[in-house]
Amino acid sequence: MPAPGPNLKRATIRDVAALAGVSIGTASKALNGQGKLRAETRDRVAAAARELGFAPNVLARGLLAGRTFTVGVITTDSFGRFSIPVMLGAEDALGAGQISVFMCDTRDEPERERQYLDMLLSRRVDGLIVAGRRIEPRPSIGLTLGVPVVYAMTQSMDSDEPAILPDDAGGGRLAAEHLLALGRRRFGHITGPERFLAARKRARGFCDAMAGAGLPFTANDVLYGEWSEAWGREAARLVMRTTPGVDAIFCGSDQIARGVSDTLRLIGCRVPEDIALVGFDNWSPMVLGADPSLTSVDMCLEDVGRVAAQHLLLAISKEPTHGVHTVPCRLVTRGSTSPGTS
Amino acid sequence: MPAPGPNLKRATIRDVAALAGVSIGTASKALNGQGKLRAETRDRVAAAARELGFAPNVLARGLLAGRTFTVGVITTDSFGRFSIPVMLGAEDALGAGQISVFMCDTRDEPERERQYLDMLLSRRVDGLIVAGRRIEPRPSIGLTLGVPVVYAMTQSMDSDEPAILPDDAGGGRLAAEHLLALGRRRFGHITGPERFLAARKRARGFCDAMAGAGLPFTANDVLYGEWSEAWGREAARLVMRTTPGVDAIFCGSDQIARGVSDTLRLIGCRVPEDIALVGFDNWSPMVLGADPSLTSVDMCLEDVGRVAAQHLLLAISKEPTHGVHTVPCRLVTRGSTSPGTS
DNA sequence: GTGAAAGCGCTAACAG
DNA sequence: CTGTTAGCGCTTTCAC
Repeated sequence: MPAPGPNLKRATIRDVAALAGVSIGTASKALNGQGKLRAETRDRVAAAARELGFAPNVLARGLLAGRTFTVGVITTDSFGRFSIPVMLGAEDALGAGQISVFMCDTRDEPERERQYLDMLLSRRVDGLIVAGRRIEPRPSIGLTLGVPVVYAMTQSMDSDEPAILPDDAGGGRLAAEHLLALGRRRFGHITGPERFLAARKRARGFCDAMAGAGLPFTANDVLYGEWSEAWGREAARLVMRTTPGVDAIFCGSDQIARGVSDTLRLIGCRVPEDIALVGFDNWSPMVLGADPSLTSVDMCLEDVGRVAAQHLLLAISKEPTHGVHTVPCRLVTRGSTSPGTS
Repeated sequence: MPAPGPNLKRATIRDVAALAGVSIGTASKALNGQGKLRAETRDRVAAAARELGFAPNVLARGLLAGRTFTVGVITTDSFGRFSIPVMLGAEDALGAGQISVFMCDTRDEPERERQYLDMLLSRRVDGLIVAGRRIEPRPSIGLTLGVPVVYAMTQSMDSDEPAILPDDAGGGRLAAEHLLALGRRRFGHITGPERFLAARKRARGFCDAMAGAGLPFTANDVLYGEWSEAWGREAARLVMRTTPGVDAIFCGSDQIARGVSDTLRLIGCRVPEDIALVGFDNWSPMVLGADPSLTSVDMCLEDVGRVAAQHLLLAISKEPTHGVHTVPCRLVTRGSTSPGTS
């Protein structure tokens, strides 16, 4: 029973001690399994605690312990599509260690970031995770904060600070290998703006795999544009015009793939029979809404968050890590590359 | 400067007092603008605090004040599409009052909910917001927790507990009025499963407005199905077959509208010239990705969160509110109902 | 085995 | 005007 009854004030250890007829120190030991106590005493205290619905005041405990068992997660992403799974993963890993999370969304405003940082520091968080929506290096949030920091789905311009990123290049490679295994030989790659590091890395992975297979697809063949369906629709026509015989298209995002898919259907091109299609992000509403559903590369952002949290826990226990670490992607196969799958 | 320098331990008020050459109590007063102090003293303390990068330990303050200036947000929605904006709004309203938020995602498992509740109570949160993804009444999280609770985007089966919901019926009415104002007269309404209260409320609002305009569209004409694009695609054909002359379709979600839009294009029906289309949720990737972009009803979930937070703040200051409150929806006009808009 | 006492960082009375 | 004191809830020596 979490409910302490209709008491206005929650029970303190003092109340428990009184009810059990022991001293306050003894009650503490009994509750925490410390020191040497008679089993009977231990039980009596436990019973009293249960009766009062006692839950220790974590603040008081933290004050003494010098740590709070909380960490802050600062995201620039408006709790968006990318930082959410990262947070879930982090919360998961931290929650197992009884650590709670303050979530802060800066909406990409430096001023808010500063405010949140102040707030978190005065709440004496044990550590900080800085999450982003782009993997580009960003200004460090502070090198002398006195608490460990891990970057997730972004990295610090100070390259020594620990950062966890998805393996975008590996994701591009996965897509290429899948399409090659299907026997496709004539490719297109439609993706977001070239100024996005993620777009460049995915393209590089894709091209590397092509080169490895002895195929002529090179960096020059990559179609950079926008992260939108509209660009997918436009680029699809472009590819059909400029690449006769194309039998596979890898898209840098599911939204782009969605646009491509729509246009192919409209011009009477069958997916996957004529053209196999692979997206990126594995974003449910997009990949499942498409017809046929989209094969896509999943960045496993929950893992990114989880790993970031693990690095943070290490740092908190004085075993800090350094530099960039990547987490592998995963390919999820669906109808757009394999007929029967729908 | 948030950075306290490379000190391992952060400065305490004791350090500030020492550096300023005053007593610890005086330092406290100076820092908080309490009592009567010489301006010179005040300045000296302030300077010392700045030099040490002092930020008061909120835990210690809270221990004394009997409150923590934190609230918990428990969501069953896996931080999904609906609870995110709700949280943003809540965080917004609470942050202004210097209150920080513990976010907890139960993933719809009662066991996790219990754990999180315990955790939040032992952290002595000042209040609780329970957020959901469906507006159906849910079992109360506890009537005797000792802290105020507000439900957002869900409600308690104990109908007296305060809950903030979007005005789904009003949203349906908005859609109807917009289409009527456009001169449309023959309608379809395609929506999610009838067991969803939200679907029924939206349909009711829509039908009421129709009746108000003297049009024959009734509850029997509503097509209940699923919240998917596939259902939208299927239902579109159904409507075309069974409702000759239909010139407007209101969809219970943007995903459904998306499916409808796709099918209409495929069968050579022009949107909005032949058929005007209104969605629900105003979910960016869907409404902007569609071609033409979708007019949609926005539930203003940030407002729902904000209002929930305001009710919680009231309750925390001993002025609790009761029962269900609704927040109005807003119609966002785009290409699917108004040509030029794209 | 158990209790008494000190102290984590801070604020609020009350003296001086 | 400023310093001293007590105490928020808890853990942890150290005596008994």
